[in-house]
Formats: sequence, C-alpha cells, structure tokens
Amino acid sequence: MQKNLVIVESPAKAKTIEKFLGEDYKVLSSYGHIRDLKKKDFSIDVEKGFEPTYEIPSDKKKLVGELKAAAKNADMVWLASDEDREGEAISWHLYEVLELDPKRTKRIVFHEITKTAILKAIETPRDINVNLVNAQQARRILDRIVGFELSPILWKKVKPALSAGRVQSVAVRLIVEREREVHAFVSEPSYRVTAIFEAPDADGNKTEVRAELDRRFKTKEEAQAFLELCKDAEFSIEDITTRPVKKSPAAPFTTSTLQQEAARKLGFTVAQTMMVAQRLYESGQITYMRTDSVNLSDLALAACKSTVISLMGERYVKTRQFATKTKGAQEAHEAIRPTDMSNETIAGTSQEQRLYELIWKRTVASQMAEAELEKTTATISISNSEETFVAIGEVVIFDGYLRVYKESYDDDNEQEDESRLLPPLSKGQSLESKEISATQRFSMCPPRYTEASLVRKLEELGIGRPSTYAPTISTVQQRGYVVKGNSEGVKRPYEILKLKGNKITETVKTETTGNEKSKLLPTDVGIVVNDFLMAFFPEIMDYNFTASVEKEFDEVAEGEKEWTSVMKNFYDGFHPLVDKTMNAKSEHKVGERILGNDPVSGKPVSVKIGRFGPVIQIGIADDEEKPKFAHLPKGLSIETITLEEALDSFKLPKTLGEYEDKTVTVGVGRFGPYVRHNNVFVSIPKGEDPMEVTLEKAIEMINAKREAAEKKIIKTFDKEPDLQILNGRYGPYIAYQKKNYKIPESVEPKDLNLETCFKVIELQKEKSETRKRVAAKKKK
DNA sequence: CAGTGAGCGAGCTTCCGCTTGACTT
Repeated sequence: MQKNLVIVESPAKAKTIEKFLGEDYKVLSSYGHIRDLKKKDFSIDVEKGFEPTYEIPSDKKKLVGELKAAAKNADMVWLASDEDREGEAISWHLYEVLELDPKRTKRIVFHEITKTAILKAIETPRDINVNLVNAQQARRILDRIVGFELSPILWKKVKPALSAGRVQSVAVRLIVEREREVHAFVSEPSYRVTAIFEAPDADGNKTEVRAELDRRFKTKEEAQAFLELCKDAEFSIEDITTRPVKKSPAAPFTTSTLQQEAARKLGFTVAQTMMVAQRLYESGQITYMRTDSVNLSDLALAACKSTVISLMGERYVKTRQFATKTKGAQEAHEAIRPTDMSNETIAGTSQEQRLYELIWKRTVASQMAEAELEKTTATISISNSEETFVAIGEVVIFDGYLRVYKESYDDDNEQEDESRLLPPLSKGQSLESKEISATQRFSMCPPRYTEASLVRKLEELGIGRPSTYAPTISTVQQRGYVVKGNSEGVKRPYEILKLKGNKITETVKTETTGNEKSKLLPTDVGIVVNDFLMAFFPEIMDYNFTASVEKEFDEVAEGEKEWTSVMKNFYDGFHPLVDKTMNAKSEHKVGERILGNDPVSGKPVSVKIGRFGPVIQIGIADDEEKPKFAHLPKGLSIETITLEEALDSFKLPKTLGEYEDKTVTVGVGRFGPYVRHNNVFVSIPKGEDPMEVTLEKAIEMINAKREAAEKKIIKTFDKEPDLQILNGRYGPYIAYQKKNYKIPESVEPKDLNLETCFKVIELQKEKSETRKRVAAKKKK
C-alpha cells in the first residue's frame, strides 16, 4: 500500500516534485483536463439548468484507469493541480471520476516549484473550492454555446466548415479592422529640417553637432523660404540643459512577452517559441512556459542576486518584484525563468540555446540596477527666425541592466539613434552651420499585425490565455480567415532641399514604403464573416465582451453569484438572436456585392463567397440559362473589385490562333497564367499580363520551353526507361521511379552508366536515412 | 526544392483551455 499519491497537471512537474517529497509520496500527472464536454454533441441541457454532459476522451481512458488504480492503493490522495480556475476544475473532475473518498482526499496548491513551497502546501491543505469550479464550468459552457450556436449559422449563410468563437472571432475582427485602417489611410507629407553645425571639441578640433528643427513644414515653399532665411542667419546656443535619466529593466517573461521578444530578436513564430520552450521545460532547464505571472520565487531572486554579484559586482544588483498588469491574470505559476541561474548557457540545438539565453538574460536583467544616463539638450537659436534647432546628446553614466539585456520594440528601425555625444557647449556660443537640409517625410499608416503583436493585443484586451495564444493564431489561419503574407511596398519619390555654402540644391530620391513581411492579412472569407457577425452579434464581437463575462465569472468564484443565473442571463439575450438570424431570409447572400450588368448579356454581375471561396457570377441561379462562374483573380478582393476587373476574368481562356496546325490558347490556372498548345502548358513569366500576350509572343514561349526541355535530358537508357539523367534548376540529377537523386560534383554526368547510376542512388538513399535517424535522435 | 494546369452533388463541419506524445510531412 502506497502511503501518498499526489496528482499534478504536468509530468515534468511530477518528476521534480517526487524528488522533493521522498519515498512516501508517489507523484502522477493528469496531463491537463481528464474530462470535457462531449466532442461532437452540444452536451448542454439548457432546460435543466445548463446541465453539462461530460465524457472522458478516448485518449485519456487508459490514463484515468491508471490513476484510479493508484488512488485505490493510496492512504491519502493529494490533488495538486494549479491554483487557478482550470486547475480547480481539474481537481474536481479527478475527485468525481476517480471516485475518491472525501476522508482520504486533500486539495493543495503551490505556485512555485521549490521544496519549501511544496512542503508548506502539504501542511496547509484545503477542500475543493466549489465556487471556483462553477466559475470554470460557466466559462466552459458559455464558450461551447457561443461556438456551437454561431458556427452552424456560418455554415448555412456563408460557407461550410467555418467557425466562430469568443476568442477567434475577435482576433479576426482586429485584423480586418486594421486592414481597413491601412487602406483608408492617407499619408501626409511634411518637411523635416536637420542641420549639421560645427563646434570645437575639448582639444580644439572641429566636431559635428547634429540638430533638428523644432517644427516640420507642411509645404515645400515654406521649407524653401526657411532655407533662404538660413543663408544669412547666425546660429548660437540659446540654452543648454543636462539632466539625469534612469531606465528600468522589463519584468521577467510571461508567455506573451516571451513570444513577442522571441519574434523580434530571434525571428521565431509564436508556435516555434512554444515548441522550443516546451523542450527546455521538459529537460528541466526553465520553469513552466505557459504563465501570465511576472513573479519570481524567493529562491530565484536570491539566485539572481548572487549571479549578478559574481559576474558584475555588488553595484549591479537591485532585487525587485514586479506586479502583473495583465487583465484577468490568474498567476498560477512563476514567470518564465531558468531553473538554475548559474547556467548562463546550455547544451542543445541552436534554437534551444538562443531561446534559453534570451530567458536567462531577461531574468538576470530584471534583478539589476537601473541604467543611469545623462541627457543633454541644447537649443540653438536662429538670428532671423523664431524657430530653434534642438540637439540632443546622451551619455551612459552607468550601464546597469543594459549590460545584459535591452528590450526590443516593433518599430525599432524607426527610432533614430540618439545616443550621440555632444562636444562641450556653452550658452551664447556661436555655431557655424555646415549644412542644413529639409527632407520630405510622409506620415506612416498603422502597422499590420504580426503573430506576436496580435498576441500582445489579445492579452491587452484580456482575451485568450497563455495556453491558447499560439493555437488561436493557427485556427484563424486554418479556417481561411487570415493569411500570413507579405505586402509588397511601393516606390515613392521624396525631395531633399539642401543648403550648403550659400547654395540651395534640390534632389529627388526614392524610397520603398509599405513593404511588410509576414504580416496577418484578412481574406475575403474573413472579411465577410466578420462583417456578418458584427451586424448580427455585436455583443459577442465587442472587444469588452470577454472582460465583462470574466467579471461575472469572478463573482461566481467569490460566491456572490450563482453560475446558472449568469448563464441564463447570457443565454436569454443570445439565443433568440441565433434563432432570428438562422431563419432570416434575405434577398442576397451574405457578403454579396452587385457590381453592375454584363454589357454583352445584360445580366447582373456579382461577387460573393461560394462553396469553394470567393467567386464572380454572371446571371442568377433561377435563370433558364445557368449562371457563369469564375474564381476571383489573385490579389483582388470582393470588397474592392470593379466591374471591369470582374469581366476581365471571363475573357480567359481565349484562343490566340493556330501554330503547327494546333490552337494556341491563354488562360489562368491554379499556378498562374499560362499558354497552352497541343496540351503542353507554358507558364507566362511573372509580371506579364496574360491579356497582352500575342500569338507571336506565345509561339516564342512555346519554342523557348522546347529548347529548355531538350537541354534538360542528358542521357537516357533503353534498358531502364524509368531512369533518366536530367538537368535541373540545381544542376544535374538522376530521376528514377518518381524520385530524384543528386549527382556528386566529382562525377561527370554524361559518363555515368546504368550501374554507376544505381550506385549513386544507393549512396543517396543511405545518406538520407542516416540524416533521418540523426534528426529522430535529436528529438529525444 | 527538380512539377503542377480542378470544378461538389453526401455528409460533415464547430468552441476554449488544460496538458503531452504519436502520428506524418
């Protein structure tokens, strides 16, 4: 008979705790929730007070059996799931499913994995908090109602297999609205004036002082007039002030801030960060990676302190605890930190090493002294103008935490480096102007969301949890609401007026603007679904919806409200809207736009979301003659497409003429525009308009492809028609039974015979297999 | 990585949060 059984949520945690507790304790893990609403059914009986039907998912049955057996054999079962709403519910489900004896069951909690914390928890057990469990049930059931009542409306009204939910639909809304802001944005030009002055430095040598005018000019004329003035102006220091500035380190990592910094500093996707962090956690190198807490244990604080002292000295230490600002944070765990601060680096893959070092630095820096800077501001007056130039110099007096870690910002490339040193200057001193220029600048539109900046925004709104940020981003992409894409920038000219000596010169340069990589863009389906939900379910789509229901869940947790009355209140408002929307008949399909009439047939031309995505349609379904359909051309949206653009899509495929007695046609296929001749497809190069391709041009392309094909075949064998030596994009290779094998550089491809070919194939096969094996080993 | 060039026709799809492996690519 085992004396004590402790059940926690995570197996890695179980392993650590077992070490602390000694041999009287066996520690097992529940691997998260063991029971949930049925996967396929609605599973909520609204009539019977929202009674849920729970089930143990099939992949959890074996585990539950094992836990049950272990519980039977123990004198005392300690339910040690996390100290938050979900954790409390896990304990309650365990209690019910394992049919635990109340006399031999205790509930304990700890939010840091240290020996003292755990021993203390064992000494102060409590009962399961039913109110907290009910708050979780309310949360779960509300999410199921929203998801399972809204999604079928979308299947009927928009497209099958779509989904809506409290979290995902708001995430899509953010992206749709940002895209509209970007499109509505009109950039305003202005002229920014900068000057380079000269002043003697400490040794009497001339050094540059860079300064910026305190205002920008709206028009070129104003800028020009100002430069004219500067021709005969004298410049002198009007005022000079120096003040100390302190900078404090950022708090240790939570899931959200780790995802943001790993994206900015290491270029990781949100999912990548979580995968690498999971491995670090499982190998015991960092604390739990799904957390909303910035708290560090006393043990960790002490470890940081001694690390800082030993590496940098007493002066760099400043122990501090951060407070969570996040809405709805539950703080069941510590912040994300190394488990052993003395490991500055670790062994592992390069990704693991880089993420670990990021976590190590952030943690250490959070326990270091402020950086002390001295900021000098010099205002420079102009003898014949009211304007002033401002020169800023910054000197680091004491680097403090900056020695270890500097937080990044999304717009880092926009920030100019201000940390310049100014030469000694005194009030009244006159300066020589070397060059003054007015550069045309344009106001910037708000940036589109990246994965990481979307997570930050969701967290700010209190929507979603650390465990769901990454899955939410993947869901909205899987449903086809959002794509990750690059928006190509456009080239824009800008003017520079420069005053040097006594001459003003004017030059025009070009810059690329709006070039954004790997940003989240809404699709047509995303836009239509969002507008539909916004029109019919504004409450759910409200950015404050989650925050307001969370407040009610908190009241349930505090025992101030019944969870069923919270549910009833919500459902009575929500469900009638569902019925009404589902049964509403409308003239047009959701998201449909009528563009006008087809000049040839006179029939209406419309765009909408079809069964397989956005389509253009000429005519209507009830007509005797079936309507004509075409897919929306790439890069166009049903929101903005014009009648002309829509009609263009029906002009292809078109016949150009005859070549070698076979017709030549142009069309647009899955992989872009093509020329077709004798069932051979030739891709039309990027950037060329298929509508502009003439017969001559098409024949040229066909012949060019033939030539390339001839060059492609280096050698064939009569005995083995399956095997060919070919010339590809990446050099010569052997094609054999649908697979390709690289030919080593040391071999002349023409000299290969069948036997040697097979040798090459064998060699390549072996190579790829050992590579696979190595990769598999690394995983473990 | 090495080439590709469609067009449904029944029945199913779906939520959020807690946790890892066992599967393919």
